Amino acid sequence: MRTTEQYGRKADLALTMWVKLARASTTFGRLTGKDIEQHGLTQPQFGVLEMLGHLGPLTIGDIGKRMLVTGGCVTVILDNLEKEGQVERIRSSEDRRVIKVQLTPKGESTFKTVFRKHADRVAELSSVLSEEEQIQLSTLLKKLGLALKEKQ
Amino acid sequence: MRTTEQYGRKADLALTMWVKLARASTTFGRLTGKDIEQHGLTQPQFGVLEMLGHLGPLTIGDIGKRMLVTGGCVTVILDNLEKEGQVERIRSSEDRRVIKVQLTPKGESTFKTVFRKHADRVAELSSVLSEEEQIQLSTLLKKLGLALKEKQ
DNA sequence: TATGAATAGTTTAAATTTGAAATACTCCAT
DNA sequence: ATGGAGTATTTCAAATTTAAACTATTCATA
Repeated sequence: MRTTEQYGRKADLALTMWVKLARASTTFGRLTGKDIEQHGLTQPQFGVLEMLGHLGPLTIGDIGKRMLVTGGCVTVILDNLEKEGQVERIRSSEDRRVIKVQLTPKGESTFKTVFRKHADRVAELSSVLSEEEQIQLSTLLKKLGLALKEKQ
Repeated sequence: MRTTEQYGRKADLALTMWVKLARASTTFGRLTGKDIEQHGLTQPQFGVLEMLGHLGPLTIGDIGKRMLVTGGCVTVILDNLEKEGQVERIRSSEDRRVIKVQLTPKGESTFKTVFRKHADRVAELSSVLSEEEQIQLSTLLKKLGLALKEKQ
């Protein structure tokens, strides 16, 4: 840890934290991403499968909000997943502007296989931290994340 | 926090942590990125300026390693910064394969202005956590980050 | 000194993401 | 019922990133 102040104690502390946050997140994402890509899925494609697998059918807008990407991006991701027969778009009959996206049986099966492995891999990568440390980290990140969400 | 086990306690714990890590990092990056872009810099451009400002001249390879991006990407970032007169490439005379990149006086001045504001902004965004919590978070993230680095 | 392996950086093509414009539809106030 | 505001999604162009192929240079060693 740096001992001389460069930008004031508060700023130095926060900058150090932010660097470590970005690095850990990027590296974690790269490592899990490599596994996912071995199943012929990109990371965002897997993100959509995971969401639909855990939450059931969602609208395109919901998917974008949860993944923190723009609608145009969701459209492309879904186009590719649809070409592979993993998901299907269903125009809502109540509100015809809305499209619900859901897993096909093939998508359901892909989700189960890939997510099971993903969960194990995430656990393995995290295992350098004890369970207690992981809980601590989660708690702190949640507090930070919620506060940041407000400021968006 | 989810109370029923889905993938085993360890995996659930790790998955929860990873989701929060990714979200906090993405959101933090978006918010600081918006500030940076108001100075006519992209996030990676700012990343290079910051590195050179704090560490002095670096080779292109070093920049890529530190930013966790490929060499091809660094080339593009530097091309754009060079067009703006913020950095210059200097071919090393000892080893003519190597290029050292350094800030121009203009780059020096941009770095000082923008980083000062950036530091304040990062401190502000982090202020939802107490100093002690920030230190805790840093420590945990460092432990995680270092372990992940090994596995790359 | 010659030659083959290794290293530093650039170029290229393809994929992803964004933001803005366009389209299609709904809802509300008149 | 109709016009206008607002919402959901897609399309498009531009920017960023990657991976692989390529050029130029150095190093090891025979």
